[in-house]
Order: sequence, then structure tokens, then C-alpha cells
Amino acid sequence: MNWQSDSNGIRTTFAPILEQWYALHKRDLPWRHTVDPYRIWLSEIILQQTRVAQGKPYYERFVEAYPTVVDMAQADERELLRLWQGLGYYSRARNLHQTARYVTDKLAGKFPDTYHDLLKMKGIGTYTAAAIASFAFGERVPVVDGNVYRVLARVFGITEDITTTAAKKTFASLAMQLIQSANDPATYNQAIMEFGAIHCTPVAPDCLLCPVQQQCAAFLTGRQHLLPVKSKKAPVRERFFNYFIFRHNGRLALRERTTRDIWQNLYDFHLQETDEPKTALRDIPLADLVGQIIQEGVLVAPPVESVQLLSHQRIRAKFYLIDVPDALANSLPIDLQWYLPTEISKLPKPVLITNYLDQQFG
DNA sequence: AACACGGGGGC
DNA sequence: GCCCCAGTGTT
Repeated sequence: MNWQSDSNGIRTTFAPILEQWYALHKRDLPWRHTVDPYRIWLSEIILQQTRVAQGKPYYERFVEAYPTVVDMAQADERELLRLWQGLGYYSRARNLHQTARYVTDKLAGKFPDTYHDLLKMKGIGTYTAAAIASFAFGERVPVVDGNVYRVLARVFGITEDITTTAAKKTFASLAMQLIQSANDPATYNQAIMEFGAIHCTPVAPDCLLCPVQQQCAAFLTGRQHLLPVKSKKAPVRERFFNYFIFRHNGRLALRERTTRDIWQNLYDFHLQETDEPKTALRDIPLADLVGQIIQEGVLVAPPVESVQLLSHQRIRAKFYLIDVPDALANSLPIDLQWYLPTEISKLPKPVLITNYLDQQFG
């Protein structure tokens, strides 16, 4: 369908219809009671790739811990990551801290107030810049997120593959046209995303009660379940993590992950990754130092196994708990350090590690 | 343009 | 168990 010919008027009535729908159906969420750009920014970063139900308690805790951008700028990054623990995509937390410090130090604590300037901040891309610019400052710039792709693809019958650059331009251009007819850009942006999230859902959209049912290209041809078109599906990589948990005098040895891999700046145990599952300890290649500790140490129990599913990796983990003899307690590999349980609880850790600790020592 | 980056929910 | 969801930065 050619949405540029707007014979039935949907292109100009779309935004007001959704604004009206939003007034009746919007959820009461904490970040909808503020126009403080700091809090809107915080909520938007948390909600990237994250469902409202999962993000909401994190937002509450962050606002409590850091009421202003200056508070966040002064925070210890480890503490911030600890608050972020469990949300995933930890670069969001690192970028959050970096931008908080930038706004505090270089912009005197005043958040950028235009789409253009917001885009310059680390962790703020086109979506988040549009969200903050419209919600906090009323700028007439459209948000284009996954919800928007879905709603527009269906209503306007766009069959382009949304993963392509060309399609992104198509959607951005249409979105820019549609927001021109909005009574209030902020309300319209909230409305179209809320509509996608709770009404025009990926599976089983509620077409029978849809306010644009008779203008929806997908509904009128019975193809709503086929849109939007998305080509790329990430294959899941299989990984095998052999963890060695060294224990001595009630302390455990952990290290900060610094390699360019998942969970950067989070803490885990000594890790030997193998490219296939190893059933026997002797089959795992070990550095001399570690080999000696394991040889002379005491394997406390059979290894504990668990699986951590990420969107793009399946990690099969095996945890070997080793009691280290006194003589070797000071000969750990350089990156490992001893931590008491109370210290460990304050360190940011991947869910895989938290689950193991809870299960083994909780 | 392709890829990497966590975790959770529905059925 | 297998499917779904999704912005930004880097290469």
C-alpha cells in the first residue's frame, strides 16, 4: 500500500485517535508523573530492551538512591552496577554513569534539552533522544521503537523488512508525518507506544476493539499476524563455562570481568571456558598455578551444573567448589581476590553467579 | 551493514 | 521446551 496517498484520511486522524485512546487506557506508571529530564532519561534507559514489569522496581530503587543527576554522578560505579544487577545489557549502566558525570561536570547539571543535543550523550540514540525531547521538553519529534514499527507496519501495511536501513528511513519518515497532526507530541508518542504494548500486541492483537480497525491495512486483509516483517534471527551460541570457586577461611575468590565479552565490570569466579562440555576435571586445560591449587586443594562436592539462557547464547556452567590449603591461599592468579560473604553481596554479579551463590550458600 | 550485548515472559 | 520481546555502540 502507498501510505503517501491518504485517501481515507488516516494519516491526519491517526495521531488524535491514538491520543484519545491513550487518555482512556494508559497505565499509571511512576515516570509518567514527572517532566524532570533526568528521571525521564533514567526510565527510558531502564526500559530499553526491558519490559515495564521488570523495569519498574529498578526505576523506584534508582530514584531513591539517586534523586538527581548529581547524586548519580557522585555514585561509585560498582554500586550503580549492583543496583542494575539482573537487568542485563550492563553497558546501559556504564553509559548511564558516564552521561551523569558528563551532565554534572560539563553541563553544570543541566540536561541537554533538544533532540540534537541529547543524541550526543553516551547511551542516548535516536529513540531515547526523541523520548526525552518530547516528554520533558515538548519537542515535536517522533519516537520510533519496536512498538511503533509494529503499529505502523500494520496500520499502513508496510511490508519492508524492519531490520534494513531503508525500512528504518521509511518508518522514521512516516512517523514524522504522523506526529505533525498530534495535539500534543508527548502524549502522542506515549500513546503509540502504549497502544503497541497493550493493544496492538505482537501476538493476538485485539483487533476487534481497535480504534483504527477500519483504517488498518493489515486487519482489512487479515494479515496482522504477518506484520511487521523481520528477517534476522540470531542463532544461539553454545558456550561451556567451567567455574572454579576457591574457598579459604570462609572467603571466596572472585574477579572483575574486564575482557570484551558479556558481563563486563561484573564479578565472577575463576573461569575456564571450553569449546565442548567436559565431563571430567582432568579434561579441562588449566594454567600451572590453578592446576596446583586444584591438585592440592579439596574438591568439596561433585560440581554443580546450571544453564543460563541469554537471547544469543546458551551458557552451560559447571561449578567446582575447591577448599584451598593454607599454603596456597596467597598464590592465587593475579586477577582473583578473596572476599567475605558480606563483601560479595555488594559486588555486581551476573544472574548466573547470583543463582549459584543462593543455591550453594544461601 | 553486521554483530554483540541480558534477561524474562507466554504458552 | 520453544517461541517471543528489543535500542545502542562497535566493528
